[in-house]
Amino acid sequence: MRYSAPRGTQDILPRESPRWQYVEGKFRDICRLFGYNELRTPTFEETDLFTRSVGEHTDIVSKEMYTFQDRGERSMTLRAEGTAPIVRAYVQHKLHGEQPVNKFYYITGVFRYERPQAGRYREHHQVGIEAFGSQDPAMDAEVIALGSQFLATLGVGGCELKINSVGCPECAPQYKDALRQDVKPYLNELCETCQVRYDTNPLRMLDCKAPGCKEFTVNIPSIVDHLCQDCGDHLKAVLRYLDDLGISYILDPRLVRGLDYYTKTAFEFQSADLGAQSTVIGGGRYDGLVTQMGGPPTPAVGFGCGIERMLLIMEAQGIEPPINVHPSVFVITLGEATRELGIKLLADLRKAGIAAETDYSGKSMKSQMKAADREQAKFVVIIGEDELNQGLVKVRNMGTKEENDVPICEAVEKIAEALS
RNA sequence: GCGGGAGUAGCUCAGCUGGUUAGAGCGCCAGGUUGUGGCCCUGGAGGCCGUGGGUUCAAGUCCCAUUUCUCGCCCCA
Repeated sequence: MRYSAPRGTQDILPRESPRWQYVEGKFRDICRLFGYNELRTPTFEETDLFTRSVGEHTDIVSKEMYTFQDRGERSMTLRAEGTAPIVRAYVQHKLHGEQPVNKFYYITGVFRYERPQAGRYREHHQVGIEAFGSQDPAMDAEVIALGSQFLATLGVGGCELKINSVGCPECAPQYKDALRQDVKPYLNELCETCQVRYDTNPLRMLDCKAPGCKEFTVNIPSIVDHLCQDCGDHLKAVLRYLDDLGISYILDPRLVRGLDYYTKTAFEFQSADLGAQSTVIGGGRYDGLVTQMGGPPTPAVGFGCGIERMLLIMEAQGIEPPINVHPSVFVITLGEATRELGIKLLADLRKAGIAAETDYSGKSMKSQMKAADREQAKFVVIIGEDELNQGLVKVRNMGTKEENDVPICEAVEKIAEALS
């Protein structure tokens, strides 16, 4: 085999694509219900857009981006993440000027140079939403509720919602200092990456899985107790709304997100059916990002959801989307002379909005019947020499095995009738 | 980037300790009616045994490398 899809990428074959369409369709439906409109952005952006928003010291930026130089010697990067391009478009087109609150959704490929494994690819696909212009905790709750309803609509069960607050530029630095203070005596005993994190991103020490590190951070004061008044109130309000909406959650003070732009609310929906990659939906609030990109102060909140992971969960839970649009009618022709009439009838059926198929490989009657059966045709139209001479076609109901001779000019009409 | 497992027909897999022309089930194609599907029967097509080296009289089988998939770490959707 000379060529195959690049490592970590995949072809979505016709037998799989109905599942994708189903998931994406449900997502579009829900977005419409919640008032989110689609915003499509380019597949690649200036590299700087991602490094500055996601954060230089994050894994995504430091080792996972697909970056290349274009012929104008500009550094470009394939979409490494869903939010930054949306924010860029929001600021570039001054959408904040159109209305106070803007709500968008996207369905798109995301590219990260990672070691592939179950639920993790170099090109994966996300559906996601972003809501701009409101700092109301009810907006956080709406975003989470949309995710929750998306899962429910797909019939996906058993997902846990974990939620936390990562604070704001007021209180987060203070907590980071307190964290450093607490860890400092054990610094030499932490794992290598945590020693780097100590300086660059101390919050990440909280969710380190290395057994040694866990030990030292287990007694560390919770960020929830270090939030400023505003952030604390915000978190409480979000949780209260979730209670009101009947959305159960686990408050997890150790939940940390790997992108720098998050403020206040951070959340994930996790599933036990995913193995090591347990997060299917991840998101949070990013009140400072629009300003950072040169827009007016605009609070915002959103999430991203991995389509491949959603499909994995659905498969594990035995959820089969309703699929299969089989031709309703299969046209069988017997012999050269009947072919022209058959092709014409096939076209007429299709023009009348009736799904129709025929055989293009010159098979026998029996084989054509088998093909019709395999395609689950409801009716078969048989055109042989005899019929042709009499100006008739034979219409066979595949369910009842009834056969009727019908004048050619009435065939489409009769079939349409029978199908309705 | 690090560690474990795997790669044989379109699909799911079998090939024991190295030994003739590499097998099964499903699927596909054809026949069993002269112009009629599902079930059944018969036959057929289809494999550089992931790729490249090595050991050997002899390699699908043993060794090395490589690549892809897979599981875990890391991180994330």
